[in-house]
Amino acid sequence: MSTKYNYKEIEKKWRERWEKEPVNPTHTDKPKYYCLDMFPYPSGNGLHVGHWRGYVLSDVVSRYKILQGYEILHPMGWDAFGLPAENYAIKTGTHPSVATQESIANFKRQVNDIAAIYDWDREINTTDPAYYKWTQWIFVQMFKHGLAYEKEMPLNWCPNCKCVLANEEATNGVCERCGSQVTKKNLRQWMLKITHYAERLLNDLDKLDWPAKVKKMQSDWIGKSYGAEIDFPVDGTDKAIKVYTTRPDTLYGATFMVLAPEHSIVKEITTPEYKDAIDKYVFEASTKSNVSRMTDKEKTGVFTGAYGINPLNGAKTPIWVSDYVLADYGTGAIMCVPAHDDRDFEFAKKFDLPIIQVISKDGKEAEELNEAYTEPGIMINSGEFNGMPSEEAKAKVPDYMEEKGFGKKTINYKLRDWVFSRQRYWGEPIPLIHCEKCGIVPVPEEELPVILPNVESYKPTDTGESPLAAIDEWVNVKCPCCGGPAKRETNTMPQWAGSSWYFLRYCDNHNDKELASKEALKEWMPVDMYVGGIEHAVLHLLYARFYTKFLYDIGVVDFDEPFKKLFNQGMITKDGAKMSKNKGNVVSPDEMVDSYGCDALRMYELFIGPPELDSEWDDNGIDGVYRYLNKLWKFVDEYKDKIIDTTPELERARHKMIYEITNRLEALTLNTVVSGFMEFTNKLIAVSKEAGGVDMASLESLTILLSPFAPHIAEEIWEILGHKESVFRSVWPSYDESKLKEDTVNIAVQLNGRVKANITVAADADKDTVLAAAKEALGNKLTGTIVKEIYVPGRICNIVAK
RNA sequence: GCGGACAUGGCGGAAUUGGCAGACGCGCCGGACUUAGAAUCCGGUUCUUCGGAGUAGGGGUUCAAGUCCCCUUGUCCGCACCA
Repeated sequence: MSTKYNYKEIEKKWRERWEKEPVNPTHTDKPKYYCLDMFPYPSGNGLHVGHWRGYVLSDVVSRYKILQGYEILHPMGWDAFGLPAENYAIKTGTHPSVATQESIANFKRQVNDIAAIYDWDREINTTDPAYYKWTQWIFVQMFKHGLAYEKEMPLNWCPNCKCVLANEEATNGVCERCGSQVTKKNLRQWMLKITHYAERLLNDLDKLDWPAKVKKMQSDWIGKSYGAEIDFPVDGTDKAIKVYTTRPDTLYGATFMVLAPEHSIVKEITTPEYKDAIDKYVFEASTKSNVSRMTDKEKTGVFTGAYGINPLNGAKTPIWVSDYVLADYGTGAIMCVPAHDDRDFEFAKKFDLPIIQVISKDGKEAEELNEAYTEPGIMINSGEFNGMPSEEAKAKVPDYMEEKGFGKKTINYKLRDWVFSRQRYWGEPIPLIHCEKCGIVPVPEEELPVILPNVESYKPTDTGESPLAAIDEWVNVKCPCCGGPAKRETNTMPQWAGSSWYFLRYCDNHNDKELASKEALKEWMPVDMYVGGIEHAVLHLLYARFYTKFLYDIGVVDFDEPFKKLFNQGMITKDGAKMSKNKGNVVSPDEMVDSYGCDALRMYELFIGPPELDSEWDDNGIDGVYRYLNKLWKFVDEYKDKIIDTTPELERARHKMIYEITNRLEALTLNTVVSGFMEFTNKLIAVSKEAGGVDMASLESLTILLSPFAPHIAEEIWEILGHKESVFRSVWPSYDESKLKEDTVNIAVQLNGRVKANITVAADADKDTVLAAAKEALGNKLTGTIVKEIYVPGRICNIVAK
């Protein structure tokens, strides 16, 4: 009597069973494995099949580790501060926390459909005061250690979000969140000294098992460069301008200088004759948006009327102002060597400035340079350095300068400090108090958390003030230091604050004495496997590393990198585009689960393509894995009563299957694991048919191997095979190398590199035997004299004849 | 502009890392079952003038190249005047 594969019944049954008997027993003395998903922002739109991909992947890894004898930490939580809930509040008046709670409930229901083994007792929510108490506590520690400071400067301002953005949030001159063009606004904001950690953030990348691409992006973002700072005295004054250059070897070729429009010395050195032109240019530069400053490649600039003196040869170099020099990199001033720098060359051509060649490929000066020569070469026109290779001069010139006292070697980074305050409502209040007498005082730790108060209007203002500034009774407090009248800081933290340390909280989420106990952190951290999208390559992942290093330095944690291994799953696209409600190309997992079952959807999410690449959703694709599960079910149903002793054939097939599946799983090529299941199940069915039955070991091994992927059907089959305990109480099967070998092997016979025949020989046949058989197989195709004979055991043999 | 990744049937993709290209699946074609359809099962499916040709195009290294090297083209990603 055969039964049909009823996924609805099976999945319901096992979901209930797992409720009662968790698959992952906790508080054991097993070795620990921490497998973490990037926690989601619980949006009102819910999940689509793209979200599933990473969650299924991490769940497969977690279940695999359980079968390997680990106790795992596989938690889920909510990164719930953020603009959508706030914008919704502005529109409807609903408090963001209400909308957030609803979204979380919906998300959680959908996440549960994945059947991942999340431990909901460890659930966290960044908007929960019990959680953000510690987000604020970390900030207070940073403040106390001088890593948080206030600064007024031109900042990235998103006119749509009406708040400032960190550098990392404004790449390409557009807002990372909403895509609006970012403008500059001069504002006083809270900064975090992430640059203090630049060197360690760069060096420690070496320790990490992360995709090369992400490491490269972080290292480029940090942007370390070696160079020199050189003082150019301003002619006729006692002032000097410090420039930064990575090419000190070209110092003799410096024919002019350029200052950033924002450079403070501009006003001081500009001569009366040029004052109007400079004022106008500086003003225009200040109103120019990031974008136009970036896209207007045509060089602009104005002469200040002043000259600098090249400290090496005393040459007079006119000082210009141009917006192609950035105020916040290096010293905001450069020496210009048009002969050897593309930008300087362009500027010199446009404003007819002299060009002096100081490096040449062959040691001879070119008649005329049509473009800058930026390669290394031989020094010319450079006094005592003439004839020296420029790479050598790069080191010698700074040495000489240091000796003479007008310059020194130095290092620069592109990384900027982190603009940390936001002028919005739905974020953690920055726990500081401004007192006229005592200055800025942190909220005492025992008074944390500073609860986000209710406001009448959530609307952001255009002034750069948070809506919290309007609540007098909240803003006005007593100074914790002197007891006098004081005001609260009204800015909130960026959304990244809560996610920069959440992985620590999962280890000990109910702790109200510290962010997590030392023991819990020691037990679980660092994260063994971190799964998430690539979009956080330089945002969250850099911030989290920074936080971890800081907490390490103050002794809160005893590791300085949070994530040992990182895996970036690709996107799932539909019609070639990322799924979104606007485009109307969202595929809902709810419907898929309903028509094919959770197991089939889990397997298809992996089968769809290499997990690290983007893959296009194919509505028919899931049919393939669904048919596979049906086939497997039918096979078990038919053969469960035809159990026989194992045969050499069955045994070899089983070991091969375990070997292949295990290796592919270790390599995380999960698409090939799924195809492997299909391949080996087909093989097993064929062999069983031949043998008139199947051995128990084969069925059991297959079931265990499959269980991380399709846990429900695996449990059901495991039970059918006579087991009382969950399949996850069993052990990942092992293979025996010696059992993998076939008795005979098929060898392709090539003549001059082309396959001409196939022979079957004993697996351990020696070269001569195989070659003799090969020649026989070639027969009269083999003519001429044999010049070479190659035999690769078990694969191929090639006879080269002339 | 600079840097990086990639390019394999109608489609998604395999290929033990230099060793029989196209595994596995989708789709399609044919057959069985059926009054019929759906579902299911079985067979076929790179092209071909049946000699061969073939992994974007061209060259090279090698007994042997999808895989290594050089050039070209195309697609995607990152950075955006960082001196």
